[in-house]
Amino acid sequence: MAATCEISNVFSNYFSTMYSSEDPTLASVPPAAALGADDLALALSSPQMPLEGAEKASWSGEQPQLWSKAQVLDWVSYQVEKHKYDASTIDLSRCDMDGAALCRCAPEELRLVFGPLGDQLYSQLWDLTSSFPDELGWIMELLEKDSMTLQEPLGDQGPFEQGSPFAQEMLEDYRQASPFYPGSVGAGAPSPGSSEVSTTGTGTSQSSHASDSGGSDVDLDAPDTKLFSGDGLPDCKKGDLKHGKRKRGRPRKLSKESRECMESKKNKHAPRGTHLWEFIRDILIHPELNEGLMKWENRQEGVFKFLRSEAVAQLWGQKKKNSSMTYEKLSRAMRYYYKREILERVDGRRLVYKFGKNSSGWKEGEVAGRRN
DNA sequence: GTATCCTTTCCTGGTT
DNA sequence: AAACCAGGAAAGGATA
Repeated sequence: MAATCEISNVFSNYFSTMYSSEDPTLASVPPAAALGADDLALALSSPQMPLEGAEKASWSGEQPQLWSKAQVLDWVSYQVEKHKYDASTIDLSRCDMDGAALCRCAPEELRLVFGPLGDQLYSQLWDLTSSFPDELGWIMELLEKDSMTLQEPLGDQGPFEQGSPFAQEMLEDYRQASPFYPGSVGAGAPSPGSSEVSTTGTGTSQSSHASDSGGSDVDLDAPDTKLFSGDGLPDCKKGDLKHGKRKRGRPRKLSKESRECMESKKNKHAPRGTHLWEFIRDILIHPELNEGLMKWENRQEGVFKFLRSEAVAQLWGQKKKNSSMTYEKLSRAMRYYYKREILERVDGRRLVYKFGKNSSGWKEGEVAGRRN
């Protein structure tokens, strides 16, 4: 299926963009096969420090299961350095394994090979492997879901000044994949599985014709009531939303039946998600993906603006498997960041926020272009 | 089991 | 009038 290829493309492109923000050194890694014991020792004695330096390590953008031997070695050397571990005690002859093999190792095995460092390695590895699926799962889901339903090319999409063909390609994929892309609303009916978002809930995302002032939700109007209408989910949520007043605060969770209704759609594990501000940041630092959703007002200062607030909220809701997310709610969460100085207030400007001193990863220095 | 963090949900009231 | 902003209150879910 061609779509699948494209999806993989998008995925890998996005993936590497997302997780190797500072031009990785993939190319610089010698083939593992070419490494001898001396090389191993050398590698261990001069590790790459992926997180602080100008460059990221070869392993940093990939799932551990997919690491080559060289990448495994690279990662081990990084851990050695990080934990100030004496590499001379490591049984180098047993380090010769690829990521898949590494992931199969039990903690005892790692301890056997790496000594006390083995436990650290095991837990780090666990963190790495468990972080990957979720980080991109949401976008993969979007891509996969919509790849099944995308048919007709979308009409004119408005002006996009994407420089590179690469960007164009990505953009095209995203355009087709995302219901939030300008012009894409209603382009495809939801696939049977795309039940995550509905317009039930508090219903603030109804039709609205935003004015040109960068108003939100230009295209989250009528058609997407259909787009997210669904397959039972709405009923799950109606619950206590009766007219009249209700108690303050978050209502109790769904009834048993409702839960069952939800659970059939849930992943077994509810993996650790990124925080909202990170989600926002990630959209911002990937122009190919955020086109039309948000924009930088002042990149240096970290000032940004929601262009399609409800669309972003829906996307966030989709990521959190919350069908009733709205900009109203999202913005409340955003406002909590003021106190923690993850965001700073921007007075008098609607839909405009600014990253605060406790945020990170959005500065141009931190996000070196992988695409150059 | 408990505490804490990070939202999520709802609300009132104010501003654009 | 609608959309947005501000922030209190209470609750849920995940994690430490």
